[in-house]
Amino acid sequence: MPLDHGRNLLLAALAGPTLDRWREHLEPVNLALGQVLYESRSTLSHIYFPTTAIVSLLYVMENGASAEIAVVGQEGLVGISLFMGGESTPSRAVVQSAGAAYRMTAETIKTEFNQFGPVMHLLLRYTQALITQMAQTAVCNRHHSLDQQLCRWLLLSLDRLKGNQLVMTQELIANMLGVRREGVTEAARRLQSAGLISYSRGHITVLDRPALERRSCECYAVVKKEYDRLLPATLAQ
Amino acid sequence: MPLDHGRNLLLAALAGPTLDRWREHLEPVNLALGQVLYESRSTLSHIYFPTTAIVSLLYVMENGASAEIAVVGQEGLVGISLFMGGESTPSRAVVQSAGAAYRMTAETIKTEFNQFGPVMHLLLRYTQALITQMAQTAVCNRHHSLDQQLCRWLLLSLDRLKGNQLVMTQELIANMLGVRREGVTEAARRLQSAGLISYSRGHITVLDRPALERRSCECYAVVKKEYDRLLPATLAQ
DNA sequence: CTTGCTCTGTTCGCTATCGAACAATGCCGG
DNA sequence: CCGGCATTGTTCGATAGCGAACAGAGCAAG
Repeated sequence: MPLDHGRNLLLAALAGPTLDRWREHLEPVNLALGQVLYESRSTLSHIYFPTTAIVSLLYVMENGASAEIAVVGQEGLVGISLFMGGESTPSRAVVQSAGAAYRMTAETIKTEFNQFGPVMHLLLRYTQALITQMAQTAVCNRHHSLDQQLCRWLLLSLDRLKGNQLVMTQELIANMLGVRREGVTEAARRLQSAGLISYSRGHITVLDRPALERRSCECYAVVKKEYDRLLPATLAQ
Repeated sequence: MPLDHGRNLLLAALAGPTLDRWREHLEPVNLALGQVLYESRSTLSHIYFPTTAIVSLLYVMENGASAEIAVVGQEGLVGISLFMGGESTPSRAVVQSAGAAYRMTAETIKTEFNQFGPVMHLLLRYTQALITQMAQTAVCNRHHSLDQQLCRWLLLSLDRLKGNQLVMTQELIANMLGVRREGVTEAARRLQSAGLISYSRGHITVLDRPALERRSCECYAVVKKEYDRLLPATLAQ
């Protein structure tokens, strides 16, 4: 029984027979920080269900600058293009926080998706939640301050981890948010001065989560609410 | 035979038996500028297949400011949440350019999606293309200048219309891009000075499309390429 | 022809973020 | 315990876009 090195909520939401069928196809793997699960425009070999890892969907521009499109943790999966039918996407999937995941071959997931209604409907609802996150990222990039975006990002990451600690340098956060590292330094300093977080050399501790939520833009709440709405049984645990 | 007041490429891509089955369910409608096809978080009653109309998926923030998430024309459909299973989304769909469309009831499209594989696969591939557009919007909002974004937006709109004319005030464009009207005025003036477009009181004529493409950021090309890849038979016509 | 309204043009100071350059700090391996 | 390196701190001027205020210009209806 491979389902014991962490919990993925989509897998957990699958009822008995489906899960029984999947067990032998799910391979537990460890994902290292910075590991690339798939490259832009490459054909995917596996679909990943993170348990303790966090994966960023990242778009890298021609000039090398990047921006995060969405983030995926234990609530989701990496590789929707496999069952959506496109096989690849213009974005890259990078491990943002090392940890564990299950994976399944492209072949298997495609067969499952096409043959079993419950699987399909769950995966599609998840995809819609992911779409919401992408849309909100677009809005946030346009309208909100770096301070607000940092709060949002910390909250999204925190929801996908246990505890209140993030292992994450400011440089890395800057890449995700698509801003300069110096900007993150200043925003983080302001949050630390206000007593919301404390950090040191790649370790961030959230001290006052409610305050972080108040300081964040509405985008975090919109995304959270939509995940809860679309995947209620999955996330309530 | 309702399919004669304009052409929707997804409908056109459906093979004989499906299209025969759909004919009686497709209601031709006219969409007026500014008409709201669905509100944020409301349950959708119909799915829309634009033919000559263009529809913007728009997110409206708590303070009333807005930003376009994606744009849909004859190549697509409005209302993916119906078959994705969520029934609603946090965004609003607004008619950006008046014109015609076909629509189908929520009930019908859900039945079709669940019972007929070819329908499902086409709609999912389209959804993936739409996801690409959303992701690219997020990136573009982060990294590119208003001039570049205006070029991108004009090109995306142009691709969804026949001819080289847009009926579109700068005020409206500003709402879509999520910037000030004055900013659009200045960017448009620069494009006009350079001889790429000419405009007057809500009418924009594109004079030099290749130059517009050169001046645009990479985002336009990425999105276009992905639509072509995911829906080749559909778009090649 | 005139009035009113929509659309576009222009200006001002303001702020957030950028880009670059460099300093300081603390961890880790030898 | 110390050198090297990753990480964070700080500063500078430059710039893009914002917010507000108002002016001109063309169209349409009376």
